[in-house]
Amino acid sequence: MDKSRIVSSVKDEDLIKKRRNQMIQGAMRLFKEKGFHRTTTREIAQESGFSIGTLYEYIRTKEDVLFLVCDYIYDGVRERLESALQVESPSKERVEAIIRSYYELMDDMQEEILLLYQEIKGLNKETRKYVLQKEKDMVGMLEDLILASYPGMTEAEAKVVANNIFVQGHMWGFRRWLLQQHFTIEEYTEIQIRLNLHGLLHQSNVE
Amino acid sequence: MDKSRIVSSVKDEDLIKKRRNQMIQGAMRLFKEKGFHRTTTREIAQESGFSIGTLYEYIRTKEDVLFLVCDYIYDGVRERLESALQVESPSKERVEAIIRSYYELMDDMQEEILLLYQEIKGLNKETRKYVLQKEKDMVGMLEDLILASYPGMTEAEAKVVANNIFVQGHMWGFRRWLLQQHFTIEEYTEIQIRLNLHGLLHQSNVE
Amino acid sequence: MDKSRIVSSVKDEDLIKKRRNQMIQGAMRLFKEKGFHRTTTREIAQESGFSIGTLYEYIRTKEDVLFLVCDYIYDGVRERLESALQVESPSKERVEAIIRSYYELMDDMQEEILLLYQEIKGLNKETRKYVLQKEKDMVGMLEDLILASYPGMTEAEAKVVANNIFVQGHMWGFRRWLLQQHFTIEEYTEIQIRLNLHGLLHQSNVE
Amino acid sequence: MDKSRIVSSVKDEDLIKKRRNQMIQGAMRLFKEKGFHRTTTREIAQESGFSIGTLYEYIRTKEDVLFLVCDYIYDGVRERLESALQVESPSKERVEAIIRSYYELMDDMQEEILLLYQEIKGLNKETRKYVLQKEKDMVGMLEDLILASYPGMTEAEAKVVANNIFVQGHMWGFRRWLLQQHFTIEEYTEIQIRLNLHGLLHQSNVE
DNA sequence: AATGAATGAGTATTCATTCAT
DNA sequence: CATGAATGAATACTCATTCAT
Repeated sequence: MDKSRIVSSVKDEDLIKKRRNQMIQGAMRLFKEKGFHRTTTREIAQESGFSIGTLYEYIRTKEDVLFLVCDYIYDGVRERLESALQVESPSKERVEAIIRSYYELMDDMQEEILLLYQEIKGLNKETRKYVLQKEKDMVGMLEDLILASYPGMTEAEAKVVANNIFVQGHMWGFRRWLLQQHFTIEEYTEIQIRLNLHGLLHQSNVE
Repeated sequence: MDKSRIVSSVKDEDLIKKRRNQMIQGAMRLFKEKGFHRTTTREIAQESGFSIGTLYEYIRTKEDVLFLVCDYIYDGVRERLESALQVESPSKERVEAIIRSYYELMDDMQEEILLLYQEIKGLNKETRKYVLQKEKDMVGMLEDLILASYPGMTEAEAKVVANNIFVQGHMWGFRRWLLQQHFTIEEYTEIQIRLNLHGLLHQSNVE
Repeated sequence: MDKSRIVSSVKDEDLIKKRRNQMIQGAMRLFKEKGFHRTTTREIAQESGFSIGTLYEYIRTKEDVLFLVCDYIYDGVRERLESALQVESPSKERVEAIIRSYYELMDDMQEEILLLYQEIKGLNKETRKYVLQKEKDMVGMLEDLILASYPGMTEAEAKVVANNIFVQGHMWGFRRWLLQQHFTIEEYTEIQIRLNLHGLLHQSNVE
Repeated sequence: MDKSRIVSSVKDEDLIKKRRNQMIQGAMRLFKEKGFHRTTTREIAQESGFSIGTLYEYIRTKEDVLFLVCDYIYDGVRERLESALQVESPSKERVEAIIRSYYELMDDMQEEILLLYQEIKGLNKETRKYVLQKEKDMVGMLEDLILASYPGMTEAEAKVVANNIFVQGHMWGFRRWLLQQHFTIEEYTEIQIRLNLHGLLHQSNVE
């Protein structure tokens, strides 16, 4: 239950890992540039540094490459986030720190996130579900942390806040044409933290 | 600068309008189901009720169809939102009312929004820019309204809030797999309004 | 239930007939020479006088071409045999006359028969069954005629004789490397008629 | 002039024999099921119990495998028939006995015979000729025997009878869809013997 | 002698687009 | 204006064969 869902006719596990990595890097570069559909399997092979025949020794269909790429991206996010998310003593400060590091991450991974938004529907239902579960898990962890750190909040609110924070991170990338001419990532981060966690009316709550 | 950017070999303007409408409806149905790339021009023609030859009397390339569809969707949102946005006396109540009607709209247009997120990159740069300008305009209007209704807010904050609200509307559709098993659109709307406009700490602002 | 089992995206029935005929002639020439598997769809298109795209307007898969060819061959045999087989007054002379004309036919169609023997297994089960039914029908007609003309014969014998005669006709083609250096088709025919219908021991039946 | 026409890079003759036997068995199973063209060399290697690399240590091309299989089949027939055919005192009884054992053999080897009929054209001319010579030889032996046993018969008749008998044996297999729903092999054998050697008009020769 | 990873020419099939009628 | 037959470049995927280990 993993990448092992993708069948290879090569036996050497280390080699599979190595070749698939080449493949992921090559394909990702191409997919970012031209999208999945406009990228040729031959181009993927070439960009990965091997022949079309070799490509097909390590996957079965073009969709497999898409899965590998999507999975790789989610794992990248997960990895860099996971340690931060497993906090021993939840606190508002911890939440903010995590959000800061998450937004920084999203700034790094803008193109990858864009890719996910555009191409994930290309996976078949089951595979898509498998991949999206990773997102679900991460959101769940943030939700728990928020719930633990903000005692007055309802579960429903925590769920929505967690989602908001995640999607606002993505949004930095997929709305760059709107946001990035007005803000730096740092400015954007601080505003979002204030809006999401301090409350819009905080400073003007004289009302 | 409009749909007129798309060349037709037919003279009769009314006929063009009529045929393109058929085309948009047909194509949209197909794009929602299978995506732009997996839909063939033949299928679009058939679904639209005319022949492939006729299709090409009203457009030049398959991408033209994509543009027409994207443009149609944005115009649909714009239309239903515009009147609401041109408010004479801005007030917090007006803002909330607008958001409510916008989220309702987003509930109706989930699939169309999803389509935009997934396929808009298929347009060439210039066309994409033209289409996204419509989104930009709408966000701008909400931003202005918010700024007028919430005097204490900075311009930067208003911009981000406006974007948040828009994207949270989209998110109801593109994260349905996460949100719609927990909330109705009404619940979701109220929570978002509370979070975005009343502030997270509203109820627990004893702090 | 006919060639209509093969789907074409062209509507004009006459055109379909015409193009498929071109196709059958072209493909048959190639299949005789190189066999079904070694023949390319592109070659079939070219030999038929149109482009690969046009080829696929009239069939769905390469196997469809094989079916068309096999069916055409059987229909050719059937046609030339049918009238002969529907005899009003069965008699031994009629049977012999029919066999003579059948062997003549088999001499003409050697290569086509060879083709059937070699390639028919390439059809899927159902299609193969449909095609072989035609052979079955023809053998059945000869069987009936023999039974009516040779009163002393059992049904079982008639069935085997009918099959023998048919297969011996085929054999003239598929064993040409053995037979045709020793006999002309006329000699072969007369010997077979004698063997099958007069009996081996006819002349030496002193026993 | 033998299997030695096929080059191996391995020196050990016994090993060659052993490996090629594995190969023949494996390939034959696959060819019967899917035909020569639909079988891959990888499958042959696997079914034979060794790697694709090893396969190519013992042959040069895929066609070599086909030759080995065809040759093996003919040798199988030849072997089981040869002793029977070398009869010291030819007699009608001997001929019948040989035919009986030959038809029994053909019942056993139906699938192999089918294979020959379908795939032998895949061999190049020279190789095919070499293989078919074995068939020619066997038919020749039967022809001689018949000629010796049936003094009244002409050479031409004996040649045709011998061929008829051989092909009728094959026919039991390649027309199973027609014959085997009506006869057992024993019934079929007896009818053919009667028809071929006793004469159709034997019982009704009052005429 | 055995292995299996690498290769790339080859193949069936699709599909956007054109143009004669 | 409408039609739909014709086109052929493009594409995913296969498989016989090689060769370094």
